[in-house]
Amino acid sequence: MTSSDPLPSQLAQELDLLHDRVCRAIGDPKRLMILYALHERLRYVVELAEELGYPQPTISRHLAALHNGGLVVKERHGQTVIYSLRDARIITVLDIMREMLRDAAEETARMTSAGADEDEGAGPDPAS
Amino acid sequence: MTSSDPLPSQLAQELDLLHDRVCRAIGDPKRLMILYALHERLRYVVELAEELGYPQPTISRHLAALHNGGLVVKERHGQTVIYSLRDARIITVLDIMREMLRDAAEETARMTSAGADEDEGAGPDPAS
DNA sequence: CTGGCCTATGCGTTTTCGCGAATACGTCAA
DNA sequence: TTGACGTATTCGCGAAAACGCATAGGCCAG
Repeated sequence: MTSSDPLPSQLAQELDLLHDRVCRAIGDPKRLMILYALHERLRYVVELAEELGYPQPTISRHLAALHNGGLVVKERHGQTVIYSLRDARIITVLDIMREMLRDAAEETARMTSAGADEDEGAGPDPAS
Repeated sequence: MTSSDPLPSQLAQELDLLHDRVCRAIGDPKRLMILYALHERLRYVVELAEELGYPQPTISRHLAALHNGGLVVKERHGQTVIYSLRDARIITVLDIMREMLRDAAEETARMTSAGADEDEGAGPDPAS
């Protein structure tokens, strides 16, 4: 913290970049699936396509998004292209979020069954 | 892990929810700024609006998105509404991502200056 | 009740994003 | 070179999301 202006524009810059790379990359359920699939082991495109049940061009596009975010590494092996996670911390991050989600759901459940005030109406449902 | 199908649909379900709540909530640079602002201290709407330099309705809408994702807590105090982080782990998560970004940029810089093969063309730029 | 402050919402517009289908590109075998 | 296979890209479309602006709703003082 340089602690001079209200909210440093340097932070804004970095968060813009963060959003553009990472946050946008994980902003799609199918891409989350791909990341977890790659966490098990490295894979090539058609493998992912079959396993997740989506057409190959779709998978390819999503992989491009992940690669552009620097979350994933390409490597040609003959005609196939092997993809793998560049940094396993992305899974750590997603797991923390999942935990947060579970905890929040639990808490909401407690408030709904027992007392009943919540913070203010809306908020997340336990599930859907 | 029910360990039966290739990629458990239970995971898919959970990741869908994760995306719908958290990932979508952090999918905008302004909202990232709001989260970090709330991490410093709790704030009310106009305060955020002035500090970040956006019109009040915009802030209100973004806060609604964050609240819907369960990342933020509302609390009325007279005419003003105080917002605060529900779970500081979201900042932990974002900080990890920022670190990943820095590390990746560093690595890319090394490959660009020294050798020069990268994984395959595209990938993230050191900055922009 | 009335006016003023703080917050939320509707509306119309513009941009972004993911998709399906078709196709181009790249690589290897023969 | 030709054909086959794996991967990437283009195009048109429809859905979702963010914005600016105006305005509605909530709450308190007088």
